[in-house]
Amino acid sequence: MNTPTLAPAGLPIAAVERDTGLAKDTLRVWERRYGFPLPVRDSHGERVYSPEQVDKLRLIRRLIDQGLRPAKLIGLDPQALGQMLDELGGPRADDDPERTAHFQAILKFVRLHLHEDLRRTLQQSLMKTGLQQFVTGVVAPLNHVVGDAWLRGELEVAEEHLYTEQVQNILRTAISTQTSTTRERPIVMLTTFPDEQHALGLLMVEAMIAPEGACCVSLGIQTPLEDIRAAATAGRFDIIAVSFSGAYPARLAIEGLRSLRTALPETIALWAGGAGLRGAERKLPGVKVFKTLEEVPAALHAWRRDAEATLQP
Amino acid sequence: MNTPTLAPAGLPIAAVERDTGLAKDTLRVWERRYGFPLPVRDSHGERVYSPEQVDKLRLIRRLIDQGLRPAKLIGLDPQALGQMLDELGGPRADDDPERTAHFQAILKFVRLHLHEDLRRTLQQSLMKTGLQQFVTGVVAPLNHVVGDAWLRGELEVAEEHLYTEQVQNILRTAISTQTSTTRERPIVMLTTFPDEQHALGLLMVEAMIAPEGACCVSLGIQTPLEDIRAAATAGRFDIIAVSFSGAYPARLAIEGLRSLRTALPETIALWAGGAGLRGAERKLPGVKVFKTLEEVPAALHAWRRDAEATLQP
DNA sequence: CATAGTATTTGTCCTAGACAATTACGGTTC
DNA sequence: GAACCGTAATTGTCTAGGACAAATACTATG
Repeated sequence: MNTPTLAPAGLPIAAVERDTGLAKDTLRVWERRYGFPLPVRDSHGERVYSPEQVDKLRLIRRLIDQGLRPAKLIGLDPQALGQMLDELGGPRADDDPERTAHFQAILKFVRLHLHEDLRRTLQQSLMKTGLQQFVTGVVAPLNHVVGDAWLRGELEVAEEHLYTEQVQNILRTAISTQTSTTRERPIVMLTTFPDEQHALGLLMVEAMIAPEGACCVSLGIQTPLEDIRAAATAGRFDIIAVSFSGAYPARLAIEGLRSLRTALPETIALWAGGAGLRGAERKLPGVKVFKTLEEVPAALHAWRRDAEATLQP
Repeated sequence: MNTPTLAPAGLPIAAVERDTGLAKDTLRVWERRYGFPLPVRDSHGERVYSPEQVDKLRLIRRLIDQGLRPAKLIGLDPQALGQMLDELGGPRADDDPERTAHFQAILKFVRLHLHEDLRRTLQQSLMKTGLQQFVTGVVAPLNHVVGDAWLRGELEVAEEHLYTEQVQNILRTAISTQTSTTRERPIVMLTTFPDEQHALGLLMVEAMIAPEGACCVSLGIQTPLEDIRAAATAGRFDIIAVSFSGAYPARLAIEGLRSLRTALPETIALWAGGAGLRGAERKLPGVKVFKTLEEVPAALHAWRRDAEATLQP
């Protein structure tokens, strides 16, 4: 663990590991093989990475998460990397200039630390459109906008935190007002696999389900597979929903979902979604894979129809 | 990153690092120096740790967090380690058998995955005693009970998650109903230093402050020092509150708080608390160090008195 | 009892090699 | 053109043991 510091002239390898998510071993082997990053050394011969190197590593990391390979990226300059990200991000659906302006305004609140304005604006959006619309139409695209801005270095870590916290607060509050009134079936468990840290995706799913009158229980992030299985049967759950962020390796997600599917009773449905599952639908028989959050309410309705049909044959 | 698995006969070194918080390098050097843990090797010569070894490592880790040193612990058997923890945990203030029974009942709900009962019971406690009393009298001691149970292997990870999530939900909801009505000074920023993952402590502080009518803004966990400083001045904060869990090294906490104190304007107060700051009060001039959450409301009142005195000299 | 100096403990970094798992590629078949 | 297969290149993570500074414990001295 490294001393928290105010003026980081350069970062030691442990800090870079934290900031980029690239293991120390990986950083060293890249240096050996590709010649980047080539940090300077301090008086003890230990690596000291410049902020620029860390920025570039962050870009590379993000592109690798998108499926590209290190060798093709590591020689490029940061500008080219940023451009690749733009193109890969897909055709920005910015056809609505009003919405875009709205998002930029919110992003400005985040940048200027105007927490009250941020909170108020989000709250107003929520009230205007309702929880589900708020999630699909505001939170989801905003996440993209904020994520991109952070990647480009336009946001500080604290600012990204501020955003995430405020959104989580609003979603949690909204969800809890929903849940207290209704306790219908299905009973849904929400969680992520180990090594998956992103709670926001989970919360968004919960926000899509709660208004439908279903009973949601979130185990939070990073639940071991065996614990999910045990809790699933012990808690009489109808549906287990697992979310994967873009940073989660698709291979592990598929593998884990498969073994979980086998281990779970057939009566319990397994739902999965998130950017980490791009194009994995057909590799996962028996698992309901969601491409977008919009599909969630329909899937819930379908579950209820099936349940009725089974009960009254 | 390791494949999530259902039947872990043994864990690879990366998984042990995740589960115990001990770095791979540390695990290898302990093996070299002390002969423990001595994992078996798979067909590729790679370490495979038994669940028992991991359990013992967890115990050792916790005791090290309490200030003990590896050499004295590593030879002991798990039973002796557990006993040390009991003694170190201090004289259990279990003088009230009714309260103890209440906590055990809640712990049972957690163990049996009775999320609804858990939620209802906590909610009732909250309603009966009020938010501040709920935090100091229920949540804080419950955290100890749950933490101990988890350490002893009586709880699964998922169960500990379930507890944390439910408590966070209840606190967040309670806080948000408080905040929406009042926006008085002081404006308080809440966060933790990098490498500090525990959000619950932060939330408990917020719950102590919000009913006093102050304006709380949580940046969430792991904010870099420089970002705290920048956000502090940009957001016109009166107080910066930082929380440290028991696992956070006291040295780093002190060091970080000192440099933050120097970097902040004198008009901004710096508050700190949590198990990570045991006996560090006098090493931190200019920083208000909290031993317990009970002190928080009084400190707020004191701040307001001072503020009035300054404004009307 | 405090304080300064010395010895021990301890975590993290270093180098450099190895290898399995993954991905890319070229050829073949339907 | 799409799906499959075997081979080649790529890539992350593990291995070993050495080194050293920071943190802690111990000891002598005021």
